[in-house]
Amino acid sequence: MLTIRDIATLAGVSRSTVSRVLNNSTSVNEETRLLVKKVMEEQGYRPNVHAQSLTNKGAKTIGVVIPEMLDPFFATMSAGIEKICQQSKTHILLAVGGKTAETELAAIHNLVRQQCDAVVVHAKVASDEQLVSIAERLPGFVLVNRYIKKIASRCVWLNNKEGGRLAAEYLLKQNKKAIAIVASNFGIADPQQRIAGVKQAHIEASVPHNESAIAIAHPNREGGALAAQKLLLTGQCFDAVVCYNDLMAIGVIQTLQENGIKVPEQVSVMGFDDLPIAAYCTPRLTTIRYPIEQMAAQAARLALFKVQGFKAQEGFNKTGASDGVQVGESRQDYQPVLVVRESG
Amino acid sequence: MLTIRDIATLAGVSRSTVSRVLNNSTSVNEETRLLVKKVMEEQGYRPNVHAQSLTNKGAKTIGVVIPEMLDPFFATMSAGIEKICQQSKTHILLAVGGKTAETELAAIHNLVRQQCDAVVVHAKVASDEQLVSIAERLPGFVLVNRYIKKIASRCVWLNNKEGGRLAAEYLLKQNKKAIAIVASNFGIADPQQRIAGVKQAHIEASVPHNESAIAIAHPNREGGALAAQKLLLTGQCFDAVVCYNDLMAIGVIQTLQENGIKVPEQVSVMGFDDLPIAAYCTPRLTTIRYPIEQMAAQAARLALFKVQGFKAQEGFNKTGASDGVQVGESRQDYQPVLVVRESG
DNA sequence: TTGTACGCGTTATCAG
DNA sequence: CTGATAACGCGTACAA
Repeated sequence: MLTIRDIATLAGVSRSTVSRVLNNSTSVNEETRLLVKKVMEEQGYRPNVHAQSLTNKGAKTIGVVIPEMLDPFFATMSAGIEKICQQSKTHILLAVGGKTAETELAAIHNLVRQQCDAVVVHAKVASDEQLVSIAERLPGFVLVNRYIKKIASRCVWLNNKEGGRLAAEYLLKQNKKAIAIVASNFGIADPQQRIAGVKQAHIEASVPHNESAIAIAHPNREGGALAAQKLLLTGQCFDAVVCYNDLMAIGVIQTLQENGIKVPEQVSVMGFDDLPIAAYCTPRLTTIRYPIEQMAAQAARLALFKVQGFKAQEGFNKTGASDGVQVGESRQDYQPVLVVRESG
Repeated sequence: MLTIRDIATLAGVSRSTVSRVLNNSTSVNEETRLLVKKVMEEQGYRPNVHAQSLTNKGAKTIGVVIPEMLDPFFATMSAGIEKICQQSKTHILLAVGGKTAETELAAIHNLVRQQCDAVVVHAKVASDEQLVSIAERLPGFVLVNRYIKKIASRCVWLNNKEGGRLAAEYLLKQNKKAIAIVASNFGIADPQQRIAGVKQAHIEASVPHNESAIAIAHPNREGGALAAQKLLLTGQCFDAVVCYNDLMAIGVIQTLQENGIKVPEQVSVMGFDDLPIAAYCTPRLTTIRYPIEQMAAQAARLALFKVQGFKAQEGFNKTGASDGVQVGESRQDYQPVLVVRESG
C-alpha cells in the first residue's frame, strides 16, 4: 500500500507538499500541484483513513447496530440512515448485534474502537443500565427503538402502546370480539407496551379481553406460523389476531389458511410496521405503520448533531463549516398510524 | 476519549505495560496486570482501532459494496458475508454503490482508504476495465456478481444464461408458446445473458421466439408493474413472462390480476432469485434460485483468503495462526436451480 | 511557496 | 518483568 512518502519521493517533493495538494490547504505552486496530482493519479494513491483520523480526531463514520441482517425492517432502518450519510458524506460501519446482550454490547464497543463518534443502535437485548452507561461515555450515541428516561434526548422512539391500542380499537369497531395476540420474544419492551395498548382499547370499549389467547415466537414469518399453530392447538377461540410485525402476520395468515380459516372473513389479522411487503402480499395487510425510515434518519441526524456539538465544545471544530448536519424539528417520539387494507 | 497513556498514568505504569496486558503478549506481573485491568474496566477504555491498525498493517475489516440497501437480495447477500465475518472475527464496512459508475467506484475507493484489505463488491455499473484496474491494486478484491476473464480468480458468479434457459425450457414444456420478457435496466450483463438463455431454450425446443415482447424497468416491484403495463399497452400477445427477479415478478402478477388476467391459468409468471418472499406471496412464485447467500459467503472467504495469502507472502503473517479462513472447495461459478411453485 | 519537526494512539524492540 | 524509544501514515504549526 502506497504512502504519502512514496508519492512525495516520486514527485520529488516533501510529504507536506503532497499533504497540501491533498487538502487544498495553503497555496501550492500550480506546477508542482499538477505534478503531484499526476503522480497520485498514476499510482492510484488513497490516503490512509486511519492515519488521517489519528491526527484529525476521528473520521466521519457513523456506526449502526442492528439485531440482524435479513429482516427487511432493519434494511429499511439502514436505508434511512444511509440517506443522511450521503448528505453529510459520512461512512457507515454496520454491525450485527445478534442474540445476546453480550454480542450486542460487543458490537457497540467495537464501533467505539473504530472511532465512530456517532452511533445509532437498535438495541434488542441490552439492559437500560448498560445502554445508559455507554451513552454517558459516548456523546453521539443514539437509540432508535426505545425510550430511556435518563437519556431521553438520545432516544428516538415509537409510541408502541398507541400502536397496540389503534390496532385493537380498529378490530373492535369491526365488531371483532375475541382478539388474540401474537407477540415476539424480543427482549425489549415493545411487545409488552403494545399488549398494554390492546388492553386499553378493550377497556375504552368496555369489552372483556381474554388474556390467555397469546402466543410468543420469533419475530419472523416462521415464528408467526408457529404462533398461530400454538393458538389453534391450545383451542383458543378468536376472530382476530394482533401480530408483533408484518412478517409474523404473514405467517399467521398462512397457517390459518392452511387450516381452512378465511382471512379476514373468519379471522382478521393485523400486522405491525407496514413494510413494503405488507402492500403486496395476499391478502394485503391491514397494519400499523412504524415510520422506521424517518426515525432512523432522525436518529442519524441527531447522532451527527450531538457529535458536532460535542466537538465544537471541545474546540475541535477547526474545519469551520458546520457540515450541514441539521436535526430539524427534533421530534423524537413518533406516532404509529393505522393502515387499512385487506387482512382485517 | 481515553488513550493508553491515560490508563498508564492512572495505573502508575508505562504504556508498554498497558499494551502488554491488552494483548497478553509477554508475561506481566499478575498483580500489576490485575490493577491495569481494573483501571481499564473502570474507565471503560477501548483501544483505538485506527492507531492499532496503523502499526499492525490493517485492522480485520472487510468492505462490502452493494447497489442499494432496500433490496432484500442485497440483504441476503450481506447476511452471507456477515456469517463468515462472525467466524473470522472480521468487521463489516458497508457502502452503498448507488446509481452511477462514479459513486460506485467512490464507494470502493473509500473502502480502500479505510484499509479494508478484503473487499466484496456487487458492481452494478462500473465497467470491466475499471474493476480490473482496481483488482490489480487490491489483492483482496472480489466480485460477487460477474465474471471477468482477466480476473476470473477474483470472481464469484452465477450462470445467468442457464438460468434464463431453465425458465424458458420449463415454460415451453408447460406448453406455453409466447414468452414475454421483463428485464431490468441494471447496467450489467445479467439481463442480456438470461435473455440469451431464453432464446437458446427456444432453439432447443424448435419454437420461434417473439423478440419484441420485452419490457425494461427498474428491478423492483414498481418496475415490474410498469413493465407489465407496457407489455399490455403495446398489445403484445403472451402466455408467459420471464422476469428479471422476484420483485418484478410480483409487480407483474399484480398488474396482470388488476387487468383481469389469471396467473398462472392464462399467463405464467416466473421470477428469479428465490428470495424468501417468493415462497409466501400469492400465488407463490415459480422461480429460479440464485444462491446469493452461499455465493456471498464464498466471496467473503475468498477475499479473506487472498488477503491472507498476500500478507503471508509479504511477510506480514507474524501472528502465526492462519485465523481459520478457508476457501473450501473454491467453486466460483454457481448454477441456478428451477423452483416450481404456483405462478407458472 | 516549501521543507522540518512534532504529535496523534498503539505496538514492537531493545535495554535495564 | 518493565520502561524508554522508534516506528506506522498523516496533518500542521513553524521556520526557511
